[in-house]
Amino acid sequence: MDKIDSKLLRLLQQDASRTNAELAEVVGLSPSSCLRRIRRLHETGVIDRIVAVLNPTKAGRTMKAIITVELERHGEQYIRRFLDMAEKEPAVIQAYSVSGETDAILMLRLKDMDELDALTERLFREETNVARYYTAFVIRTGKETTEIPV
Amino acid sequence: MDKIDSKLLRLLQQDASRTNAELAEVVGLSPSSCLRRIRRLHETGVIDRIVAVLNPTKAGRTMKAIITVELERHGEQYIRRFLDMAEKEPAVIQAYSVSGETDAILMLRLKDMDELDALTERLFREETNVARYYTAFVIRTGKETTEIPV
DNA sequence: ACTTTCGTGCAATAAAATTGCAAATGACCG
DNA sequence: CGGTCATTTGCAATTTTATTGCACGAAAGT
Repeated sequence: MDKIDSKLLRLLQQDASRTNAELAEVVGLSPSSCLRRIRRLHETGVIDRIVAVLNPTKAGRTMKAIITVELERHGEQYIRRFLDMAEKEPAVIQAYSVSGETDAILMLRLKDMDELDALTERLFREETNVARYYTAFVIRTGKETTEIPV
Repeated sequence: MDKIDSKLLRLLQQDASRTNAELAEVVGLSPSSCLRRIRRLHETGVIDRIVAVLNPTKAGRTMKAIITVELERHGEQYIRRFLDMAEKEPAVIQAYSVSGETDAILMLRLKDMDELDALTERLFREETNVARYYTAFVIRTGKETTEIPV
């Protein structure tokens, strides 16, 4: 992982649709060397995968919400059980157990209020061990990236 | 946006490194038709971009934290100002203004505690109009996807 | 100084994307 | 229904891109 690898990672995190020849030129390497480096980054698992990022609005998912959850019983197995349940929801795009007052934080991508209503009904029913939850609606997205500084 | 387009979007959100020929076969189309559909999805902006997703651990960013922020003065311009400042931080990968008690929520990807220390120093100094903030460390990631249901 | 290891560039080859064109499909209207 | 227009499709040719073998060169260890 030298300077060239870092540069490649930065470039690929921004736009992975570039051709190998382009990348090679930018980092100042021959296409073959460049390709071999990228392949190695895949093989060693530094690059997890290549994905298409959709425009949420154009894909019909306009609402975003963040829910912080406090459980009744806080044991490890209870938190795990709650997360397992949350993960199954397609609208849940991020689910974390966290330190501090709250036990879990969920990030949702929703079509409309009805979808949120149905989801909260499933996740926060009586039997689900949830003591309290706070729903915050995203008003403005200042930044949203998958990019990790390297 | 018919059934085939949706299927393509699902496939591309999971793995955009597949060849056009593979995709074409999965959705039951000729390579040329398939390619034209994908290009159209790009042109219409449904597909925003193609990116490489890194393994955070292998890229040297092991810590994740979520900070909820309450501002002193809540006006639109103050929130905007705070978000603008937060966005500039490379460790901040998501920054939202939200409804409810808290004004903003930040998602951080960190190397170590020192980085967090330095960042909080910059964002939550006296002059930054922040009344209170709560830092929750991510203990376990149940789910983390860029995939939007289509 | 010698060997080993690793990364590099070049050139040939294989694979994939892209395009033009004619046929097929399907929605709309008299 | 029958006809027209717009759109989408598949095929085949072409272009572009990825991939591989190989020999050379730099750096590290002995």
